[in-house]
Amino acid sequence: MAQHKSPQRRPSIHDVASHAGVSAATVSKVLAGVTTVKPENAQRVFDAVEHLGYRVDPLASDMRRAKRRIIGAIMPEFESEFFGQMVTELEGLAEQRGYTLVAASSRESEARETEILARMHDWRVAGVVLAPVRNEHGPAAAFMKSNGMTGVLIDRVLSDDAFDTVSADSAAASAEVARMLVGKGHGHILVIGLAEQAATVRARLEGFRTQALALNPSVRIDVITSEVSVEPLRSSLRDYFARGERPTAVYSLLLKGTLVALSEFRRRDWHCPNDISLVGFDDAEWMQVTWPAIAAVVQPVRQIASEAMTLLFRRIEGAEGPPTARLEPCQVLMRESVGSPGNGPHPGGGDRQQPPLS
Amino acid sequence: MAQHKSPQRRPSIHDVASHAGVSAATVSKVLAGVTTVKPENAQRVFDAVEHLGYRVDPLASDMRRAKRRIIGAIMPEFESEFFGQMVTELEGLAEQRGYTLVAASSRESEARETEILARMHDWRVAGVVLAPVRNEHGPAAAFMKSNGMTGVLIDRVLSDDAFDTVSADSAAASAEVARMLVGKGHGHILVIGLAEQAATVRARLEGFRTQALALNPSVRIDVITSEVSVEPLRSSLRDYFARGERPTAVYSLLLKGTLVALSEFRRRDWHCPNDISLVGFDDAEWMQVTWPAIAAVVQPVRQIASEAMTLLFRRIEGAEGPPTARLEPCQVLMRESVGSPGNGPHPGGGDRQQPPLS
DNA sequence: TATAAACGATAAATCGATTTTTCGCAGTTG
DNA sequence: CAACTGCGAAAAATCGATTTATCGTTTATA
Repeated sequence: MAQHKSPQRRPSIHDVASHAGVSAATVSKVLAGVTTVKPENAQRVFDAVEHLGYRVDPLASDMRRAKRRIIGAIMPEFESEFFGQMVTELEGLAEQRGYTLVAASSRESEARETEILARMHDWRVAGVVLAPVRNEHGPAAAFMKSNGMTGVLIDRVLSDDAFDTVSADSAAASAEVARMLVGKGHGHILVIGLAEQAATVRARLEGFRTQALALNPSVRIDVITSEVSVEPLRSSLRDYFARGERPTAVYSLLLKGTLVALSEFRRRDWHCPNDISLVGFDDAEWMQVTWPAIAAVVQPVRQIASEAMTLLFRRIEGAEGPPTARLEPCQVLMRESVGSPGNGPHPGGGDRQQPPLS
Repeated sequence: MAQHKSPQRRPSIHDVASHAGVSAATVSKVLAGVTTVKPENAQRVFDAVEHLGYRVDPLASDMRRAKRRIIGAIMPEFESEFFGQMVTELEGLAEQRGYTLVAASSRESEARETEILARMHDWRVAGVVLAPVRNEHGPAAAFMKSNGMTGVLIDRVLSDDAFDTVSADSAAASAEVARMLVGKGHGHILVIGLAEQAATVRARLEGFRTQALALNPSVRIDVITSEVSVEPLRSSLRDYFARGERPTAVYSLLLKGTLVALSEFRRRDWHCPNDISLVGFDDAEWMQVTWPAIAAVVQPVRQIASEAMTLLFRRIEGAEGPPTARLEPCQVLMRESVGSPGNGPHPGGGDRQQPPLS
């Protein structure tokens, strides 16, 4: 391709047209792959495109469509591995289909969530992937509904009457965690979470409780939740331990909770798994290199992203029918932070990738 | 505002015009704040806007400008806290100025970097914040140059002859790390990094070496770098230790290296800081809750983002003059992973936020 | 041979805003 | 009273593509 170094104005379709000696409409048709063009003219167009280094202006191209080839993605935050990976996946999937992904962070605020959504509506995005701050019943989903927007809800949702939803099957994963903890003999387990993520937390909690009680009806399950942020959770946890409560294991329903639990453990000089066991919902890279490695529930990011995009584009292409609610299976990585109560570290040894040195 | 529930077509400027009994040009002028409009007509326009729930279509609005009110941001990845925070900051700053941020991940690939850049050029973005995969001399910066794009380079850069650059003053931070390690008596220090981030790594290395040798000319500094990815680094590190090398401290020039170092330590059952000390460039939330807490260099994300955006918009508004190269100061958080060689854990206790329980 | 159908391509309308040009009317000036 | 100046607003051009309507040619059909 001839790199024309004209930093000034990029060639438009009219430049290509005049260079090829045809009309702009013909150029448009050639590039759109319409076959009712004489091969000779098509070739002239291709040559001109090549020679001028012409590229379609996506903005102008989208002008006449009601739905622009833009997908909006709204995440509660960008700082965690989970949402970071999610955005990366979504971006790739949008790109594959010739769409541009515009990602925005709601910063855990429902007000901001709605503002961003309004701005995306201004852009007339074809669809939105929304990971709501709280759940599917917030103002953001309502805004989408009342404005006839196309979208998919992910992560902190279970099901909705207007939008397709995709999330991790955290109830099943929690049941699996229960199986492992109770199986190791834990009889007093503390579960911590955020109450505002109502449905999700309830699902995780119920999945856990049901399974735990099924295996051992006398197991004691304490629950500590805070409403909005994690800081209240920290002080509740501190109070709880200060009261003398001494569960043998903690299951955190969210990543920040895992961090809070760890920092409270270290404050009291409790070590995992000798003093207490810990499992966290949501995995992170560092969890397998620390001492001990932290057991975690791994969410299927790729599957969630892929399924969400598939459903979204189906709707964009006009698919009717009742919304679906997908649950993607998680994986539970049992690592060294979990042992049997009263014992030393369990021998199993987590997921160390290499055998010990000879 | 009257929420008009017409999910079909949004009102255009012409709808507002006819509703207010004026021309579209007048509406545009009123909304742009032009004062040569009779107050009475302006009021009618405002009323119509309110009544119809009209909002300007940013896409159509941008059609005629050579530079659209869009800022592109290209990051090597979205998974780390650093780039996650960076995108969040950049998004907020762009938004403040009425611009839309379109972020994309180059996934540590220079080829993808250039492709993304070409796509952003198609969108005629007003400017680009590029965090290059390697450094300022890659094909992406060259593409921007040859196409007359406006942009700022951040993070893995030092200075450029065409673009403003903003990065953390990692040389100064590394000198600070050297001061702390040598000050604690470390005489054999291993530095690990990625060679492809040439200039940055060299700066960090030189900053460290110079300061360390100044304080103790007999200090031994080993360096292990791998070219592109971190996996070769892992095996080099393994070989190094297998050869019997036993530095008293490791300084990792990048986050992934810190993780690699930790996992190699745990493979050999070495504990920080008793068996070896560790400092990492780049901080992460988990580093202060692990046992031990990991010492780290904190990069000034907000300052870098803010300075980059300031410089970028200055250029967008037409500022001429030679490019500037900013270095923003870092903060070094000395935590428990650093002790004195041969000693037990040092008493200082890292940055524990709360005093121990009474 | 005259008309119709098919084909290929151009002209023109369109999307929704902004910007430039033109126009009408009122008030001044010579 | 004609010409001029201003002001406010409408009309028209523009941005760059797509889509619809239109218009010649050429070939097929009656």
